[in-house]
Amino acid sequence: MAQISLTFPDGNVRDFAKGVTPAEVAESIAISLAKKAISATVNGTHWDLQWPIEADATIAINTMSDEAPALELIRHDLAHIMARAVQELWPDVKVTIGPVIENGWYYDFDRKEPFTPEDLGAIEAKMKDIINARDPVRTEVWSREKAVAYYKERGEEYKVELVGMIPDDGQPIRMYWHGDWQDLCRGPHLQNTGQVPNNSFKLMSVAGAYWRGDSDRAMLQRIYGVGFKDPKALKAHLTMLEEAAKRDHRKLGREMDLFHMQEEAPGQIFWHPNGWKIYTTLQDYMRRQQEEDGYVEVNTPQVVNRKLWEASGHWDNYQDNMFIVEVDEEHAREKTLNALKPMNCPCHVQVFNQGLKSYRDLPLRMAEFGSCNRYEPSGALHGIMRVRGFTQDDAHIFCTDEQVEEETKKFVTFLAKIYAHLGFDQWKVKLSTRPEKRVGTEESWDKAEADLANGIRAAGYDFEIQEGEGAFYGPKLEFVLTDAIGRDWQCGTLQIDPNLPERLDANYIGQDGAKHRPVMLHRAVLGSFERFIGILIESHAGKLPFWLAPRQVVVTTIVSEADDYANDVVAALKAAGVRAEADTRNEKINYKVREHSLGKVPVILAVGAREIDEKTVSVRRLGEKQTAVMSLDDIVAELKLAACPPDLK
RNA sequence: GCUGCUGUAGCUCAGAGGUAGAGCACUCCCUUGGUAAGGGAGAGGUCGAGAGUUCAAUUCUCUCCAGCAGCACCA
Repeated sequence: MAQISLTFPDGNVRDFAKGVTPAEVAESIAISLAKKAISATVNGTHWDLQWPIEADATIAINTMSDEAPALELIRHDLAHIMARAVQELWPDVKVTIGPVIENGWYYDFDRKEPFTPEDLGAIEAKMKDIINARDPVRTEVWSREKAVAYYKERGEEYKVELVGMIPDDGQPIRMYWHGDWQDLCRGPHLQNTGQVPNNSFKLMSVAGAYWRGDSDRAMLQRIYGVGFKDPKALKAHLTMLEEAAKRDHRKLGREMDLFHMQEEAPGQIFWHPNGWKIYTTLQDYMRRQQEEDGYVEVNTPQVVNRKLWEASGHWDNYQDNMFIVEVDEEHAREKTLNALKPMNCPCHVQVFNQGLKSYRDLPLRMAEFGSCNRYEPSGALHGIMRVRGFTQDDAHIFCTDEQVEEETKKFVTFLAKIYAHLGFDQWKVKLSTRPEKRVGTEESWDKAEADLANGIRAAGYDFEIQEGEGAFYGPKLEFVLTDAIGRDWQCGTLQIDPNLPERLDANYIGQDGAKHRPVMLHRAVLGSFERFIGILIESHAGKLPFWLAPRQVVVTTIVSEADDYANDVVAALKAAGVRAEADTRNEKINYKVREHSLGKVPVILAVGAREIDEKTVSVRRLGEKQTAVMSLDDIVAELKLAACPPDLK
């Protein structure tokens, strides 16, 4: 019989019969290992214990203490167990696909009636029965024809389609049995359903999802679940979800009195004084930064005739997502159609096109806090993060081909400084390269992609590549920052666009005296103020850095005799540039401290008879229990510095 | 936009085929209290909008609007 050599993690090499399974390998090492084994890693691939190994390979036997394979198997088996439970409860339900995702899995079903929360409870109970039955998991390799015939007979048309989509490149079509129930699956799986912990998973929600992610195809019902190795990990996950919910900017926005939204203006924000203070503080900061970095600021119209949008190409491509404004002008034969601007670039080209530009004017960095409106699909709206009216920290850099790399470097450096100022020290760059459908020559794409890559490197950063994700006219950079609880947000962007200058006929006079086409770089650091403020709120759980906090200090009185002194303290703080207010209400100090703590005011000062006598204040910082007594002069000096934006320190 | 769920006082929520309730917030009074809710009184609602069924609809049905979760979308 043919032999193969298997290399173990410790470097040992042993010979086995060709076609040996990892289960047999484990058994040959120790019965105890065979009992604990859940899967193997063969040549770096996650491998079922039942799959034969046909050639020399490296092998490692996995047990439940191997975190990554264990969780993958548990979640994958839970997906199958859930599908089986659903079909046992409702035999007419059709199964589709059920992959492992972060923290759990989902499975999509085709069923006429919606699943209710009570159904989820029933499914969960049935899943526990299946686990407790410890059904053996068995796998077989089937021919394509057999699999198709099997599913056709059962009316599982989604599975028929899935079998048809498996590429015919020799990879086996596998069937897995959990007891009597069977599913098409590439595996691997655990060896019996009882290996799945029966107390460490939870079905979370049910929602619609399109078959194959295509909005033109059937709407299925997706059930989400989370699964872990032990109840403690499940509990920790659920606690984390509660923590994330507490940070929800919609909830904090109300509690901190930052903004509200209402039916009459869906997807648009009514900023309250507190929220607007954050907004303007951030905008003032960005304006200073841009001026320092060589930008000029402009402002362009909100309502623009369709002619410009036709010229820019937006009318054809995005009309459904634009707010159209019909103007019925007096004496006009026809009504004119206009659109609220969904972006600023066409208008910026209009500014550029005024007067003749020389190569000496380039690079021209044109910035606008551009207020845009887009008719986003109703289902896309989310608090202040995804809205129909927003303001970008937008700018377009008009430059020559030769200047692209240097401008890229300059921008990355600029963005890095701003993210650092705003407290985001963890972020990454993604380079999206040429898509299948594109315009321009291969040489121009080669150069554009190289310019971006070199620009990032020159700024001292590394990047990931997103193959084929660029715009049809040029490659782009995406800047993704990580917030305080580890969530990623794409905020900044830099896109090379030779297309729009062409369409809108922008040009400059070169050194040779002839007309040339500039390149346009679209770029933003924050993305939109609305969304970025949402991210700031959630990342900080409402406890914004002092300089951005809308209410920085409240001076509370303990007795009404201290009212005058409190007002003096407020005046001193205001004179030092600190946002301060007095709370002289007829309430107890406990009450005031609680209220302002919930309002996320970073510093609460309390004053009573002692403080008046000593010209001091009692200082309580947000999140701290203990208080400290400080002289008025000291606290004013300290907070004056804290209130100073990071670029002015 | 699609699937499902939701819409009752400023907020969080209860309620029932006979036109409404709690807690907090708000106003006033008492209380001057030393670091996360002192006490009392009062005011506050076209029950998301429209139509239908009914003697009677906030409650049942339909349509619309908005919100939530997910999907799709995000120039």
